Amino acid sequence: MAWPAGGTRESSSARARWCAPSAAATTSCRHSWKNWTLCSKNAGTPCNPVSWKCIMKMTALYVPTLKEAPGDAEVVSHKLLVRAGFIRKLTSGIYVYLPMAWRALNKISTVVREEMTRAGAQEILMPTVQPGDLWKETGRWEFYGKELLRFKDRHDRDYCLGPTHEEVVTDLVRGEVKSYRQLPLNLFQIQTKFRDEIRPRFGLMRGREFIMKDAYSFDMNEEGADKSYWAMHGAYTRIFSRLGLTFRAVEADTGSIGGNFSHEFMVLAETGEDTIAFCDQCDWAANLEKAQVKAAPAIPAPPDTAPAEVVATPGAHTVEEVAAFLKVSPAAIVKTLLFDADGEIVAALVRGDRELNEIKLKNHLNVATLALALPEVVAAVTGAPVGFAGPVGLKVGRIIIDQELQGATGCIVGANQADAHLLHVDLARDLDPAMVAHADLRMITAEDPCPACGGAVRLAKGIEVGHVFKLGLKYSEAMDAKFLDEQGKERHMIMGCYGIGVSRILAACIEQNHDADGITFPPPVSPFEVAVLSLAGNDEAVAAKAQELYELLCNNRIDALLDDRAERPGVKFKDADLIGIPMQLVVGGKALARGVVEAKNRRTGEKTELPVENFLHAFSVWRQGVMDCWTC
RNA sequence: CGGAGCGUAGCGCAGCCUGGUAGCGCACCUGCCUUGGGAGCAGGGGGUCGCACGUUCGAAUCGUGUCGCUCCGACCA
Repeated sequence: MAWPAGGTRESSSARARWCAPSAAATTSCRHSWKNWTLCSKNAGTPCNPVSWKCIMKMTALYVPTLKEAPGDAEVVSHKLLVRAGFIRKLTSGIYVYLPMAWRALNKISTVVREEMTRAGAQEILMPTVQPGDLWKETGRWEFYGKELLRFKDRHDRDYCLGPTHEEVVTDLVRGEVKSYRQLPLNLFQIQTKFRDEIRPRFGLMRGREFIMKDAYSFDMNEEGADKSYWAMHGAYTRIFSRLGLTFRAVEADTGSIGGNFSHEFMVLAETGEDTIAFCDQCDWAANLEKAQVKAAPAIPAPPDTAPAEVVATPGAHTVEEVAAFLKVSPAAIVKTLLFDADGEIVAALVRGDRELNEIKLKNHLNVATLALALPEVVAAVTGAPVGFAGPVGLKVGRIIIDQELQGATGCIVGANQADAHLLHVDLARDLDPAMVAHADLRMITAEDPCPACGGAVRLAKGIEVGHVFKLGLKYSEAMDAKFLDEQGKERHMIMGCYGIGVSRILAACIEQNHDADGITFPPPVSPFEVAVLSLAGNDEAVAAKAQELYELLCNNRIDALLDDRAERPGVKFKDADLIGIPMQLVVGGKALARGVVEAKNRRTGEKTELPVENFLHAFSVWRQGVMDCWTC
């Protein structure tokens, strides 16, 4: 733990706290964090160093801004976070949060806390280091994969760094909660998580160590669990709205967390790693990997009754090559993809111009692992090199066909021999019905109708910042978390889990709010509300006025930062724009001579003059205007 | 884990091919000057060239190994 400079560490017996200067002192002292004193007369009164009294000056703050971005930064948020002096990389996927970032993260956490509490959740803090035994109970010690960083202590016992806390929280609750009277219960924490990502990237967007808010609900019945779920869904909607983010809640796959119902909260941004599909007309929205495709009505095309026929297609491996060679549209071709599903080789068929959705196939097959079959396996089951697989005569046990191809005739498929395809294939006629199944297997496209209302589907990129899951009994059964109901009957608790990527929100917020000059923070996320730029030069009077206005703001609980550096104006303007504080007050000699200071809205670039006389009133009117530009 | 690339001053990079004891821009320090959009001049500090071994009279430069980082892919709340 680092302590502010300029004082000594308290002794454990003196119950004093670190304090900002008292109200009386604010007019005379230097207001730097270096001047905090050990305040013993406030013993017992918590004095938070990041409260409004925390006086912030650029000369004292550690904000190492850079003119150039580091070479390894790919996305804007990463570049700007480094350039604006918010973060520094320690090692791959692991970052130090400097004062600016930490302040912004605390602002985010505050909003998260308030809304979680409003929704009835209670804050706790669980350990980062977790015993392996708990993970063995749920089977995830084996199942979770290499993302789970495992290690041993000096006694050779298994431990891991927590990537999530279902095991710990369930262990906690099963030991204490015994009666339905103690339910429902919702516990949350804001804490550092570690996931040993295969390939960390994009700065804070996909780090290995990151800050996450995770909450876990325990209910006595389905009805209660649903209530808990939707309470969290509502809280999340409030949180992301308050933070000024443009987002959508989408239906999502449950992934390795398991369970049966889930929504993701996606911040809309070009650099998002996920694609979401949503409807123009209704409120349907889903992650692309989850978005179901509405079964289309049967196509009234005349059936092709010609027998299947082999045609030579030398060197044509891909759908495009075959289509070009045979002079047909890719839609006339049927793609045969071979997968290794928990060791069983299965074939999946989709139209040539479609993209298979592996998540759908995996869920349909209900298997733990699914991967494209290796070339040698393909050769073994087809008798041909990769590129010529077809369903007819294939040596596999199961063929899953996309619903769109049900009853299709006149298909072009691979012939299971090198450089050849089959024409006039009738999937119903030419395949053994015993091994065929139909399912929704393909990705939805912008041409498909909305599965809910039939409206138009739109696709967009998103960054996942929140995820709510209904877990059901998965963990409570595995770990035997039981309670006695009204009838005195033992039952397992019904759980839900709810995550928010706090540090990822900071990155996502910047992806969504930046311009050529730097970050344009929404006020609720910004490390400071107002930047006061003192363009004093050698003019003591200007410096004094800047200081005065700045103190006035601080004393009125407005989070202000004073740029009191002996820098030229240009440097201060550039840094202020880069850091992205939503409101800038420019205190300069010429304007001051006319009795005004300049106010700039960082987001719109709009400049206004505010009178120094009765400043606070003019400022609050202007401030409201800046706030309003974020709500429209 | 497969493919590719990069490690030279705090940051961004050149030098490497063709071996001869390290340089540029930004940042930093001192002085002068300047003060409304990353000023100018002068002077200055800072690098065992990722690490190890090898080749050589001599290695940032060539070879081998190793560690770290990045990108593409596979993977992933």
